[in-house]
Amino acid sequence: MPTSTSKRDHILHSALTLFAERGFDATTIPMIANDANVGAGTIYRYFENKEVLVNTLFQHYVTLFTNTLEENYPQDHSIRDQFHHLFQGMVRFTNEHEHALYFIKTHNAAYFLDDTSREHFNHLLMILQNFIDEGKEEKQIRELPSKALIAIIFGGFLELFKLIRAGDIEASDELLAGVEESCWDAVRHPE
Amino acid sequence: MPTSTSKRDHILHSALTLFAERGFDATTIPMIANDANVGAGTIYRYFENKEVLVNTLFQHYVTLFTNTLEENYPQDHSIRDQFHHLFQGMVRFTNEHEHALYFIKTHNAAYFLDDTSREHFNHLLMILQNFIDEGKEEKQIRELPSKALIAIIFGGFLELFKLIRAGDIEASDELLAGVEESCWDAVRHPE
Amino acid sequence: MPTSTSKRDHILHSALTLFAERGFDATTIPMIANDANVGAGTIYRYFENKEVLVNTLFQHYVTLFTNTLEENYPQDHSIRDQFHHLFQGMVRFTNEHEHALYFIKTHNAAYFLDDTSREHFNHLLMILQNFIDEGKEEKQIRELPSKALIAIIFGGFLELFKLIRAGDIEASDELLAGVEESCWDAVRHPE
Amino acid sequence: MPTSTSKRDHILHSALTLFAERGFDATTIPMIANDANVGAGTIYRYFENKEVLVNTLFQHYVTLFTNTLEENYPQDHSIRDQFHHLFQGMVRFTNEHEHALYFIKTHNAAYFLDDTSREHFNHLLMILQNFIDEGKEEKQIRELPSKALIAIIFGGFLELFKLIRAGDIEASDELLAGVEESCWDAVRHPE
DNA sequence: CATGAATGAGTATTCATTCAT
DNA sequence: AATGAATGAATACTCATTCAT
Repeated sequence: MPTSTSKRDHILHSALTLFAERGFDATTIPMIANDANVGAGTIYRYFENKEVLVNTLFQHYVTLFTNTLEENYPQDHSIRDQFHHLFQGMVRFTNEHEHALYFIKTHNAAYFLDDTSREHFNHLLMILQNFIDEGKEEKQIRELPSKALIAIIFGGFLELFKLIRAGDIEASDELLAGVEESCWDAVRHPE
Repeated sequence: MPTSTSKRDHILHSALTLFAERGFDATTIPMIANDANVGAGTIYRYFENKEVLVNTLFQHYVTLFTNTLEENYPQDHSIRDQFHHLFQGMVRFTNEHEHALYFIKTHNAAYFLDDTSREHFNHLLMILQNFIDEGKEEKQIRELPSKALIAIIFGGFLELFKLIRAGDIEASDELLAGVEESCWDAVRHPE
Repeated sequence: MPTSTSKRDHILHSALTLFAERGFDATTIPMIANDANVGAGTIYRYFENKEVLVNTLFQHYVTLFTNTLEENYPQDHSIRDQFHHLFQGMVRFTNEHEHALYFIKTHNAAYFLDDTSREHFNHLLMILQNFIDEGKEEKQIRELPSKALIAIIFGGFLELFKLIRAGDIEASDELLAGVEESCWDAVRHPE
Repeated sequence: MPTSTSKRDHILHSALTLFAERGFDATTIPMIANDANVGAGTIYRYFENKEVLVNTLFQHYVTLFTNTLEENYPQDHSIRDQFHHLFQGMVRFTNEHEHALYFIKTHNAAYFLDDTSREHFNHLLMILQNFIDEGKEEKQIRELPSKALIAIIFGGFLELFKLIRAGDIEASDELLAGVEESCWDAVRHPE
């Protein structure tokens, strides 16, 4: 087993958790090293500096999330089915990577993100935008700017998962189904 | 003209803008002083330290927002009217205090907030919660946890205003009316 | 009554107390201003800066102490009488200017004293030295370097007054007579 | 060679010298770092902050001095022999740790000393006090408050060593014997 | 490769000093 | 003359980064 790969993963995982919980600026390299059970200097074997680390992390999880959404995308199904696929993707991704989506949400406009990170994030937005645009063409989704609709779904969904993570509400299947319905009603074309 | 009051206000305003744009940890006292056109030491004449400054700021704007929502609250009108009042309050507050709501949103769970700040914020949430609870009783609002519904509206709305501030979309009356309708559909009881 | 003179005196008096209690470096100008009931800026009307203030203060009290010792000096009396005069002078000066001698003692080798201050202090030492030298000539005082003997008396006496000021022992006439005898025995020529 | 131990020692040694020469408040961390040939940040690897440093230093040398006085204490010998032991201990300690006793003397009443430091210092005083008390019982030492007698010896002795350090007088064996005799005469019971 | 001790640039904060009122 | 608000240089302390082991 390649130890070094495992170390790199530990570092990334610890960084994700800490960045999500405290934010980039309030997280120190020694904190990450300590949480990952490696020496502080070791982090610099894998990442040139703290900004490279956060960008690597950001790109990694944005890509992972993008893949989750794109995988088995029901292109030929109904808009409502597509929405279900996307929503389920968000739920699954959040379950698999506890802090990832919250980290993405709280850091996607940060001053330290490089061009590549921004491109990755834009690609993610594009998936949602394409869905919205198609939905609007088919008169299934209401006539509002795509970005606004994405903001409403994405914003609401993430704010919700913040509560779930904090333990304020419990993520039962029933709740998730209700939230999906609520979000769908927010974007779908009114009768 | 009371210069000192004006200086305190300049400091608060600059801090609001910078905290909203970069976050508390990434904002230095010299940055604030520079933006407010005062000496770094001057900030300490008005605020004991950086944490007192951010808590003062937080409480100030949460109170202002709370007042905006509570003022002329249409307690005896329909739930839909109450929702309109709240939504309009959010819009008006955001127009009057460009960065305030985003600052509140991004800092309301921060490690440096004191008890008073948390109480103020909880009072704000209570207004929304009361509205939701009444709506659910009247079967006007769907059966989801109140916190979840608040998250969906609040989250979506703020994510949207982030876009408006960034210049990605324009805040026309038409757009706002559409967004209000969208948010309402997200929470209202489905037929 | 010239108010400004009175203000200057208040400043000097407060500075003396605070420098004696906390030391020069741990005493701030606002502390002195506050204690003297004047504005901080006012201190700069009377003293160019903090170092000028401490040097003025030092010279003032060294001069006062010197005068106390020189006044009615019993040049033609016995060495023991001269010693009594000096010891009584120390006691009287300390009673009249509670913190002055301790301030002189704790600051006489400080890095911020200017040449004039050092000269004044040397003049004070000279009085004691002359007494010692005469006493040694007359075989009344033991054969040790004058500076050493001064150190022994001066050091012991001041350490004692530190205790009296701190309230650890009480300055009765009996105690003082005993201490004078003790100090005299330390310097007088042994049979 | 354990570098880290040596670094810690260098820091302590530089701090001792500078605190003795300039006092705690007038000594900056960069001054100490510079004198110890370490980076300013290194000091914080060994001492939590400046106050911890000065307390560590104080306790270290008070303990060392206490040990020097207690070692081989001639409990069953005459009071004069005990005095000789104590005096020799002071001399030896001062020769071995040039600035230590002066540092202790000038900082033993400082506002930044913690309880442990005060306890250590009180223990040191207790040694001297016990000696004085026994001497008074045996009518070998004059009837003055113990604290006063300690002040006279301790004060005089340290004032003297300040002169020796400053190079004003030379510390020959002859001088020290004379000073010991002088100090003894100050405290011993007069015929 | 991995480490963590060491560094010094950068941050929050204090305080001597100035100056408009 | 007197004030105290305002300033910014200086200080204690932190932390990203380096490098000897």
